[in-house]
Amino acid sequence: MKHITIKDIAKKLNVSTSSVSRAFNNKYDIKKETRDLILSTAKEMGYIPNPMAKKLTQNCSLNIGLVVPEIINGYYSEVVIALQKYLTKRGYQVLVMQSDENEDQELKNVKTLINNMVDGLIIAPTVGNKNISYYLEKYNNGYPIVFLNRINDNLPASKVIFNNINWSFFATEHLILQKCKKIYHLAGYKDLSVSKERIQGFKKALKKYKFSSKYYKIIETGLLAKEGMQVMEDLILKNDIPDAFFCVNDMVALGAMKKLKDNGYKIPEDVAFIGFTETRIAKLVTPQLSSVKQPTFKMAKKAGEILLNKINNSNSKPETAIFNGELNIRKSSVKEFLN
Amino acid sequence: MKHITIKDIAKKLNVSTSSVSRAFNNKYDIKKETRDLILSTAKEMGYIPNPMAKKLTQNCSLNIGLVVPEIINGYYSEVVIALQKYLTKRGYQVLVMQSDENEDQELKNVKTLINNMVDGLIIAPTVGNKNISYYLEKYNNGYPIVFLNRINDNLPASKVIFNNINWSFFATEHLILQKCKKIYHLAGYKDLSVSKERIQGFKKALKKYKFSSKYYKIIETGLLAKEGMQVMEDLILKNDIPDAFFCVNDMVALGAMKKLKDNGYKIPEDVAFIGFTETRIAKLVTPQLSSVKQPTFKMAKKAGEILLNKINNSNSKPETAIFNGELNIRKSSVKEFLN
DNA sequence: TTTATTTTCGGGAACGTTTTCGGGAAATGA
DNA sequence: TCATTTCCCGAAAACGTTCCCGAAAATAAA
Repeated sequence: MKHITIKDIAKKLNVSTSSVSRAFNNKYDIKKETRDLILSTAKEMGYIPNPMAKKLTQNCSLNIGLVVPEIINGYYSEVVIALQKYLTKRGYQVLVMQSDENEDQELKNVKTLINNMVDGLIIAPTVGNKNISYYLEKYNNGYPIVFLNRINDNLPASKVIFNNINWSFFATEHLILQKCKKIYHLAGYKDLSVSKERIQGFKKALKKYKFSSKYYKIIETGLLAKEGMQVMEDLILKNDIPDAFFCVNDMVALGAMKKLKDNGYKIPEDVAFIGFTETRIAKLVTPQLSSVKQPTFKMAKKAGEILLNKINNSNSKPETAIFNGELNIRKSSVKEFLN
Repeated sequence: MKHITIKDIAKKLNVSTSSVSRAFNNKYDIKKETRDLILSTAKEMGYIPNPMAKKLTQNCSLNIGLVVPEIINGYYSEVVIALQKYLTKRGYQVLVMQSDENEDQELKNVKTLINNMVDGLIIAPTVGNKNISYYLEKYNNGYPIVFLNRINDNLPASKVIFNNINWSFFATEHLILQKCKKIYHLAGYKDLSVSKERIQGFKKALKKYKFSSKYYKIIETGLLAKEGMQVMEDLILKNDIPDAFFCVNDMVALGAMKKLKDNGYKIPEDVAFIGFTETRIAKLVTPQLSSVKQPTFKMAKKAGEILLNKINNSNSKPETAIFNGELNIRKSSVKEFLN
């Protein structure tokens, strides 16, 4: 049951360990016949290179740390999957840690990963910005880090982000074009960058169509379905229901819709809905939920790409990639053919 | 920017590297004062132990491989999170790989993980059993493996499973007690162990209440919402709609429900629904979906526990843990107070 | 004080690779 | 034939730890 090592092969073939090593790594400095011989006997002896030894000499862990707010969130599941796929194909392993939307946990995760000597980090920050300066210091010391999503546009580091402003503008404009006269925005957390940006886009659209402040509201909610429900309960009690909601994400939208439906409101007839960061569930509820779809896979892959670039070429420049999405209009937001 | 090593500390304090190592690991064989001295100067020098070197000498990777069908599936997200939490707390890192419900991919994943010398494996198998013999061979050679879910009860290996038979019996019985007279089961894959077991429980309940074969059907569907919709479309075309569906999981149930609702059926008035392996979404749809909740966190944790046991005590006996759940009755399956 | 025992510590091998260096054999050129 | 270059290959150091072994120091027992 003992593991076959490079030495065993060397002994068996009466060659040096260097040659065996070369057979596996270099294409030069070794005769083709000996190389083939070594490779074939290695195979038949069942040799598996010991990654720990390799990592020690090369002084790299071949591990990438990935820190996300919540894996159970469909969006971040996709991020995990995409990076998994991209990075394992290139010889890396991905260590995923989740912060539970908690800054302290996030910092702990990052430190754990750094202590484990990951070769690079991809961070999808949670709400709050307490840790950013710490990350930035690491980054400026040459530590390969790429930020993904939820990060300020002008952060001087490599990052991959979504064009929230534009697409929340489009989403809002869509509601306006459906002749919605009073639109509320359920807006996530006030100190979350994506929330801020989506608010900006929302306001931009309202401004274009000259909505007076009587005809819109921005309500801080959080990011969970539960929170969407709570806010909606409040509004129902106050009898303060507009004819459209634009929500920071699908979960909040679904929670809010559920509460409204249970109270006898008709969607979209009475109230139109549009979400953001489309989830799989959007198509399963009645009515189907309109939403902004993000190119999650592409974005995650891009983050991996930038990171590997940095790892292999330590003086590569900081890179920012901004992505666009698409507006998927479904029943929840379409009023026009009802008139 | 160079890393501080054990040697740097040794040189600075004029002690041997062995002493430094001892200071970090052993509690004995070193005087308390020297130990404290070493630890404090190590700290102030910013020493971080190199995990690669440690792993090489100890001949363990401190990595655990986790193979799941699909991370985006809420159930497996929870498994990932739970094991993450349990294992990182104990000094291990988790390498997650997903098989995309594909046996070949799964085998590839397992082999990748073994080549990376993970110290143990937790496998939640995908549908099909082509690979089981391979895993079993590894297992019998002493490789620490724990199977989680979707695995045959009588597999001679360590495993953590859910009592599918009993709980699908309860779910079915609940429908019967709601006076449903004709019940169809949307049953996942025919060669998936959980499907088989849930079918067993379904039949057991029908038998107890003396349903003749005219009054039930078992339909193979798959595990996705899309597939639930397709099957339902078929049934609608054939005008073959019973007054209740028991579904292999929530996603299939949601897909099926959606299709029915879109075709004017009322739930639960016309057709009652109950799912399985409760998801977060169950509460967000209208009507809320009844389902069987599994103790996912506990089960995953148990799997981790058994695995670590095996790793630390290689002649520990195979262990099987069977878990029970709870039946969460919601509107989708409650007919009685409607009469 | 001497001997026996325990405690503490250093030297050095070991883990399984990669990599540098240098040397011998083969090939090339004159 | 000899010098030069190219091609292969082996020896050995290195990566940063752990751990075994034996010696020195401290303590206890005689």
